[in-house]
Amino acid sequence: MEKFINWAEKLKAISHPIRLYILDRMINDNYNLNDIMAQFKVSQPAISQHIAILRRMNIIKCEKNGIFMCYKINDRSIEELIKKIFKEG
Amino acid sequence: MEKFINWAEKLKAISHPIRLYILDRMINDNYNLNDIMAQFKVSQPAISQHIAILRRMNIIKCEKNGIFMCYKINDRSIEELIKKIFKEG
DNA sequence: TTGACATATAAGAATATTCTTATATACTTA
DNA sequence: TAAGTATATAAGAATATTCTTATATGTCAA
Repeated sequence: MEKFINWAEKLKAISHPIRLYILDRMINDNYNLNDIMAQFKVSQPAISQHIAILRRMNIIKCEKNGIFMCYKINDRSIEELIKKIFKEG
Repeated sequence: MEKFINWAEKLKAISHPIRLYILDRMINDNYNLNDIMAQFKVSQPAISQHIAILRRMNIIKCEKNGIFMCYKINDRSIEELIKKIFKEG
């Protein structure tokens, strides 16, 4: 039963257009805040809150690099899942 | 952008322990209402509402068979996804 | 045709999600 | 040190989700 609860939590954490987009960009080493704000017409805090959701679930890890944050996928199964569903343009 | 919106909707539709369990059971031709009610300690209408969510998204299709309903997965990519995350165990 | 069973729908309460604006924090450079 | 940039957090409003109980619908059998 645990496995259904855990997977539901993980899947819920990625089940938002902005978070899927963020993950796709991160996997392709192409994450860009301004791009996302423009694509989805939302504020900087909105994006930051989406990032926080992914971080809280350990789906991504974050590292400060001077002024910038460096985000990386930290969950192999989610990375595979995203790659699979968005493979090929 | 559409693809992120569409996938987010689909993933959200399955992102609940009960719905994941239902899908797993259906894939294994092992769906049983009373089992699910017992496992998750929820009412019959609660299960019916979860089924309705999956049906509305065309993730499953339903057919009446006398007194009983017959539910089947109707979305190849979701079927693969569920099989993959719950394979073995 | 009445009763019993399987399932669906409706209404409504409790809670969760997702934004916004305002503000805080951390680093860098003038 | 003060100002500027990048990002995070907080508070709160609007909306969505997920249950419950009550009730409706459809099928069968006595």
